[in-house]
Amino acid sequence: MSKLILIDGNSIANRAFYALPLLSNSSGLHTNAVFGFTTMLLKLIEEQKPTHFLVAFDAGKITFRHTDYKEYKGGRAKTPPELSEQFPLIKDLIRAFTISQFELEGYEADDIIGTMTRAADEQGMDVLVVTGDKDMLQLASDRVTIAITRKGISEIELYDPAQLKERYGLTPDQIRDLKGLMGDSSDNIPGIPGVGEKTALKLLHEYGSVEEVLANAGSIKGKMGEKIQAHADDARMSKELATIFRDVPMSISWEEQAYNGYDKQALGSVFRKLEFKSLLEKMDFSGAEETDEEPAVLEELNTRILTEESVGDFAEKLPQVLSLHVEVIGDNPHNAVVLGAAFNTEDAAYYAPLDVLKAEAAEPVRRWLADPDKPKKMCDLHRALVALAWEGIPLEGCVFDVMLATYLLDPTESTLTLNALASKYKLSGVKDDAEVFGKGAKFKVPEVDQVSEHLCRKAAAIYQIASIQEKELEDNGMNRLYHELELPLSNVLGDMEKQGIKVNKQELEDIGRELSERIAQLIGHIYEHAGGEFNINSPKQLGEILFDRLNLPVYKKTKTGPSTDAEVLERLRTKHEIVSHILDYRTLAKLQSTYIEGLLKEIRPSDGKIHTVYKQTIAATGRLSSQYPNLQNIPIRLEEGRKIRKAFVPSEPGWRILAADYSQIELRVLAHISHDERLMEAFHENMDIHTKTAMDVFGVSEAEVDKNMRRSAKAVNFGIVYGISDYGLSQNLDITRAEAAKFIEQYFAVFQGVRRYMDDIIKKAREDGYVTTLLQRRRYLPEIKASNYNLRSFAERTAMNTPIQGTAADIIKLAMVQMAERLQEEKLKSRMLLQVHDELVFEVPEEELETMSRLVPEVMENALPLDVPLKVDVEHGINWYEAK
DNA sequence: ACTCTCACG
DNA sequence: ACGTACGTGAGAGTG
Repeated sequence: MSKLILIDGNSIANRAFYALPLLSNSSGLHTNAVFGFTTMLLKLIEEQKPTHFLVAFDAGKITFRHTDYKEYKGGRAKTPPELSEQFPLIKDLIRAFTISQFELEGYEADDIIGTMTRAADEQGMDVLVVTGDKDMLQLASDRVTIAITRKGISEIELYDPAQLKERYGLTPDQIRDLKGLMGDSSDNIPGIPGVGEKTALKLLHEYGSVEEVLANAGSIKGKMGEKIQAHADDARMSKELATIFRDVPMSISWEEQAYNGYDKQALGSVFRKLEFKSLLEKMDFSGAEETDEEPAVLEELNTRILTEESVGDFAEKLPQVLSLHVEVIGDNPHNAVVLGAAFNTEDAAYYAPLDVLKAEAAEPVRRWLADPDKPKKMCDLHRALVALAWEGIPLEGCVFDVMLATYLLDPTESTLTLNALASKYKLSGVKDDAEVFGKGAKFKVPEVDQVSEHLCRKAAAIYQIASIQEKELEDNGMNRLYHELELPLSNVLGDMEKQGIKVNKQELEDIGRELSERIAQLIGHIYEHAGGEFNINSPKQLGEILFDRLNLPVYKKTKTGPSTDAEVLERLRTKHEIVSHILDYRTLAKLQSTYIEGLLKEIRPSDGKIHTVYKQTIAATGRLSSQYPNLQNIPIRLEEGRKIRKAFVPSEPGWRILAADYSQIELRVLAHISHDERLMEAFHENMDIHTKTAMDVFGVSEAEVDKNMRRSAKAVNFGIVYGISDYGLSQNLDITRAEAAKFIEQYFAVFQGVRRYMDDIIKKAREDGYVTTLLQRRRYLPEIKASNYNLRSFAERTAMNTPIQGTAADIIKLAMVQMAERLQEEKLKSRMLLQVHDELVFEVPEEELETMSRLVPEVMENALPLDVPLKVDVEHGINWYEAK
């Protein structure tokens, strides 16, 4: 017999919170509601033995009830922060119990439960609804029992229709009438003034329903009759409001709600985090702890070292490989050393040093590695991909990368090593790389048996970590983001990096020579004005010259002394002739050292190309980053620097560089997620967004927008994307804070949807503890509840910015995966080479220029359709500079 | 290893 | 009263 338990999460959390003293654990986290919730769940599981289980939560502050009655729940006190901070913990707890949970924007838990009970009733399931809210009694039926908490949560009172009749003399349906007459102060439902429970019951026993009471109001004597007549509409509306909506648009698959007991290990770790000591003792997690500390990885792992002789036989074991690890030594995978690969199977792990992997006898192993239909679980696919490619060993078919999964589960996690991961998941036995290899100058590869042991353990850990993370990703709703975006993208990035971009060495050297001459002249002038030689590159020495010797005013200080950054020097420009020379020197010295010398060092003599490394697991927002060298910050804003781009050329004669960039992608994303009317209109009509903003904020016509107004509007738009603050805007526009605040106020008065988004996202971050992008990428913001103003403000701006920047990142990543597919499908020779956050750079043969100029924008603009159009500008030329 | 500065989106 | 715009990487100087 199936038995479904449905819990009204918000109601039970509230009851628990007010019933128990305000407990907190050693890190100051309040835990009383979580504790109450836990005891409730344990009791239900033990006593009711449910086969199906679901906890429903309210979601979104506006429900359809507000559309009808905007004072709905108006009288309710705000949820205290001590309670709201516990909701994410409760959700974690439920996850550890492996109980399903559900919420839907715009609906309350009642409605979800009402919908579920109806479906369960039709299925012939027995249902127990657990809540503190008597409204829910209206759901009682032969199969549906309602459990109402009493005295907080320690006791429950069960109601089926018979008990309801016995205690109140009402049918379930009449509960709505009861509320209609007496109202409900906690939901701000008015009812009829002066009618309480007693009177309402008396009236219903006599007349049966609100409608009948109202129809007979004339025959009700005295003041009561008058009141009923005067508030007939209130009564009708109140009944309406008290009616639980039972048609929530949700698909119900009973499999999801099936309950097969809790995950003892996960529950134990949640209890430990919350410091529920009494429960830990009572429930005896020692068994679980033991498996925590003594995992399969440590239990004698059989390891074998493969040789040229034995690797042939190992080929038979390939179908049993559960996971593998490719060890790559060195930061930059393009000139790293592949040490070898470890293969983990159910009964043993095998290590193949690189030379064995490359031996003739290992041909079947290499075929397996290259086979997209042989699934592989790994750690840091991208690194292995690039390093193996240089060894001439293709790798395909990776279905799980624990490093990538760790990043998605928490993109701010900075220690992405298997050693750290293993201990995070309580798997001991994976040593730290530094322990095996040493670090820095002392780095040394030890004997092969030690290497084998270490790498085999890594491989074994990967399998176990992956099986936990698969579930975590699923729970976070990240399956598609992971399998259809990030994992395929790893392969695309690997291809781009291996391909590399051709750089004209001559061109860089020519620019470099010119720079050297000008720098030498500037140095001469600077020494002259300073009255002696010093190291201009040293902020300390420069400060001494400027502020001590030349007595210029100090406008800004750093931790260590007066600041000499460009902003300060700009303000000092008119005060002394030396300053503008220093500014010029800085600009040119930067170009020389970072871009001329820096890039020249990265050109590989073997192919004349630069191969950058895209990092997929660094940026907290979901963006990529680029290293060795960074090709995402090649100069463009100033003409002098922009010329560097002339050195980036196609790798084949007659080909062109084609660059396509999204126009205003972040503001378009903001328009989509905020649904702000004016912002959407601006993009639908393809207007210049900064001019349009100026028109709306200053209330002028297009012709009246002058340069300064547009500049201010542009700064406000940037501010909006970054998470606006009056201080930040005042700095940027060099105006007072009060003026900046006025600008922002004017902006929000017009772009009200944007204001609503900013308020809502901060609130959501506080409730959930994280924010998400359109594709469910997540970023946790624990500091959003900090009492320290700075920390909290920073978290709030991040909450505003991350969904915008992150969604833009989602979109271009999607476009890259789709673009790679299209290039392959349509057998184009063109190659994708670079990504610069909102721009993709290709090299294209002459005959494909027309096709690509059409295809690239088409794919980019439609990668993820939004409620506003995306716009892409595309250009091409003989080098990157000319593709503008 | 850390700080300052500056290049990009 | 507080004190910052969001996200990165690299080079040079200093400790």
